[in-house]
Amino acid sequence: MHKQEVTIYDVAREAKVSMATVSRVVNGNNNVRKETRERVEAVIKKLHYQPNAVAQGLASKKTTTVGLIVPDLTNLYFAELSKGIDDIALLYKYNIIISSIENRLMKEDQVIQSLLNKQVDGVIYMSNRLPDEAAEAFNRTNTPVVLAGTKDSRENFPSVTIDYKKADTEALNLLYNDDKRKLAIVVGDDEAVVNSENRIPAYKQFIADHDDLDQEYIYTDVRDYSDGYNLYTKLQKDGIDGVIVTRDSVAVGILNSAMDAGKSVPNDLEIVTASATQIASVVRPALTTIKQPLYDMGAVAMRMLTKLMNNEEVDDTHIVLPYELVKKQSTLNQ
Amino acid sequence: MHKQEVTIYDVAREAKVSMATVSRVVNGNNNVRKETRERVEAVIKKLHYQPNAVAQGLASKKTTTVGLIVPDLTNLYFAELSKGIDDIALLYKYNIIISSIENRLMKEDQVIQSLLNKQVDGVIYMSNRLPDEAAEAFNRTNTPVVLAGTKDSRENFPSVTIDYKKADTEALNLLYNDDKRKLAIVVGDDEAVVNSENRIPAYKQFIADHDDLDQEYIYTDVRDYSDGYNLYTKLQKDGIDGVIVTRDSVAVGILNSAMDAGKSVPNDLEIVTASATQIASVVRPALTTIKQPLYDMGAVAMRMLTKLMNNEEVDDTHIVLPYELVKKQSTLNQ
DNA sequence: GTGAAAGCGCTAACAC
DNA sequence: GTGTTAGCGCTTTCAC
Repeated sequence: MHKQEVTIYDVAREAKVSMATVSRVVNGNNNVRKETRERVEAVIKKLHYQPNAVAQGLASKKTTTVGLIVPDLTNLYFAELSKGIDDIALLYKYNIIISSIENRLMKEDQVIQSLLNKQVDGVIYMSNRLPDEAAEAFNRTNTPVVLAGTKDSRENFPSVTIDYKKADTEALNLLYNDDKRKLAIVVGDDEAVVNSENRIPAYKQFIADHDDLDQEYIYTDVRDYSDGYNLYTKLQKDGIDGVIVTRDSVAVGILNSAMDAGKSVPNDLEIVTASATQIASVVRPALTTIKQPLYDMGAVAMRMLTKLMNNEEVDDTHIVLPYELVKKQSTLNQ
Repeated sequence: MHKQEVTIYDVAREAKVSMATVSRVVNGNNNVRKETRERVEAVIKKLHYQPNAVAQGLASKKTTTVGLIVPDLTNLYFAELSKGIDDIALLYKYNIIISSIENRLMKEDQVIQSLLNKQVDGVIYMSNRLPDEAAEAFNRTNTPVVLAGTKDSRENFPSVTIDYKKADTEALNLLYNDDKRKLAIVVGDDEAVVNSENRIPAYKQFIADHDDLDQEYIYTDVRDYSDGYNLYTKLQKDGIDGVIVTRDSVAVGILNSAMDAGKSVPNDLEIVTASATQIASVVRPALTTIKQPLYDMGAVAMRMLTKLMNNEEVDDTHIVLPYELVKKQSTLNQ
């Protein structure tokens, strides 16, 4: 913080009105005579008065700040969600406090508590798991929370997602129609609700539904580019010829590893990835993707949060946005 | 904001001490008898008391919050800088308010003013330009500012950078030694100080220093992947055989465009890019890069900011970190 | 070692 | 339409 030069009191004195009137002018309250308003505005300009948002926050119990909880800033998936959030936040004049939680310095619930202590008006939660302690902390304070691109198992919290089951099934169908019969799924965190209750069940169902697919190949804990790169050996050993990957960087790792091994993508191995961030489209062959509307998901989540913060009615608290299966060069697309 | 359940006053009453004593306990002040401290701590735990950071901020004039000003969250260059900042901020228990400014909804100085009104204790500025109005706003409030990965022309503000001139010269030398004689530089914003006063002058100097290089090829306003992709036609027409590119996504665009045109990188065209984000390393051929220590730059900038916010002495306010020229497949490296 | 009290800068009744 | 006043929840002198 710094020297507070000009306060509302200075403006009031200079404009020969009370603090209340200055406050009204600052907050656009109509109960001010035009003439008075203009006089106050002139003084504000003259004195370079800027309201102290901390004092406003304490007095009004609104900070016009929302918290963002995100695993990793450098993951484009979250960055693109965040961009959608940020734009809508700006539109509604909210600031954003961002907290990344994949850092082991502080436990997640401590990070959340610190955010809550700052009296944020609401939170957007993007991590793929929502621990019980986190849920409790949110409930204890009545701070509205919206999940963006993730779900909690009991659907207690509002969320903005896509239909992961449908998307994965469609992707698996694409592989199947290309005559691939050793289909695998590669996920990062198999305890994330999106995976454990959506993607993986959809995969299992697909295997069960097809007589000529008899074995499940589920690879978990594959989290980044090099994990993906290293996984390829195993995929090859298992004879996998078609794979859906939940993270773009992992998919690119598998792709590069296959290429480096002299294999052909898509002939030897078809790959579908599930985020459609920039990295998936600039590699060659470009990756076929389940294109999630990440920017929109963030924007819609933030818009919903603004309503919740204003105690407005929200008709649908579990919004499912459309995805698109974009066929590129990592699948045959017969 | 939300219902404030438990205040410092509740704790004081329950523990039969004054608010002052509770405050001392909360803030780790030693002037409390051990017995009293333990009693207060027990009550705090029992009541789930959490201090209201807004009230603390108003009373203490410190918010333990820093502002981050960044052009675009989805640009990995800024994301990696931010990650370094975030980790150090967490270490020193600062929260981060992030403001992206490439959005046209609000003018940059309005965004900055809104950040300043929130009484942030300091700011890290990452945009490649620092407009005068922004500089004035910072100076008016005495809020410390550190520039990360960017510079202002008068070096009025502390900064953490690399030696861009040296790096570019080294990169140009690499191209030159591979017998390339039509060397170009591609930048995004030619009015950014890093470009206008470092990279471009270094390039011009290099051309001037070599008799067999007679013409300057400076391409400006090339900002993203598709700009890069489209630029290639022009590079080809101009007969360029070696290029340094300041943005990774642009470099990848040029690369893919060249490959799609059936050209060979590095034989027909050598490319050096200047950020070394993930995107530069996963494309094939992998790009030779001026590897900037982005994470470290962010971390060092944040560390410096903590000192400035504590009015500690900072011996060197213009830190230059080492870069590394990493030779990959987009150059011949003879 | 502990408490009383002022005040941080603002909002929001309420009164006029 | 405008002013008065009582807080918001905390920190911080200053006494004792």
